[in-house]
Amino acid sequence: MPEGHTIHRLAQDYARFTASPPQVTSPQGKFSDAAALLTGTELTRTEAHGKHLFLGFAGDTWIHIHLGLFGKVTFGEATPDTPAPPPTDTVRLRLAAPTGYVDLRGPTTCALITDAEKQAVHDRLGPDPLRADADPDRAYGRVSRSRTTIAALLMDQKVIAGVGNVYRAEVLFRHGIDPYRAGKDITPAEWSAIWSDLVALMRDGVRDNRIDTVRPEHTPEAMGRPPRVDDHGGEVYVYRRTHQPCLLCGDQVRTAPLAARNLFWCPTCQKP
DNA sequence: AATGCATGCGCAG
DNA sequence: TGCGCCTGCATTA
Repeated sequence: MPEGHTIHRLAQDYARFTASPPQVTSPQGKFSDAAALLTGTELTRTEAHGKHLFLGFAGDTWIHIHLGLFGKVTFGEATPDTPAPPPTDTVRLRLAAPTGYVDLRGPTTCALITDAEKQAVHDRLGPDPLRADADPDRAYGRVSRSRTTIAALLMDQKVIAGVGNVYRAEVLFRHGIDPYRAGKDITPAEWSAIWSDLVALMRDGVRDNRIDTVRPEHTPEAMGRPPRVDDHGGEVYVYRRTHQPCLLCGDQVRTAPLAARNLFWCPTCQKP
């Protein structure tokens, strides 16, 4: 579920609870003390950096949320006649207002932090293509000095924040870059193209709440092929399309493990 | 019922 | 590099 676009979208969507102090609970229990402390406190702002979500409450207190691989957030409506359904017992955090509620389950992180602790999180993250303060040159400084593969660097949140396994695979495909090339062999022009493409793709991701990377001229309809069903919910070139024909050249999409994740690429379109 | 897998990450060694 | 952690869903038996 969660790459940076998801988290930025959540930051937007959680903002609906800034209208009046929400009721804060932790049905699952692991966040109960903090929840009790926060109930009645105004949610003043929400923010995302990479895959980290920050809910800012009055008094310089933040809830720091990281979804990890399994974390999920679900929003629901409520009215006086149809109140929010009782949370299931895996809900780590529920914010509830008269008009709706939001449930968080399965996060790797859900913790109360101070301004200083929040700043420490920002400090250890690289630039985020979805943030206005992002400096792509800072990321390139690390990429261009590294012997690590570009595929691994794109997933390193200290280098660039918010890219996950889908955007990683897709942006490399879109630029015809072999995932195993070393960072130091990525040219400034290539990095510039990758960065601006990520900005555009991830903004689309925030807007649509899903990852679509296939250019209009390459959709199955445009290419006269039968429509595809991608079970992750978006249109992509290579992600999880192992052994299927590449949409552009017809060669077989490949998969290999890289740093405990599956890497996907087309060996013909992304030659060494 | 059991197993495997997933858009993540931090830690030990 | 491998392991554990958080959960839900699809697949296998």
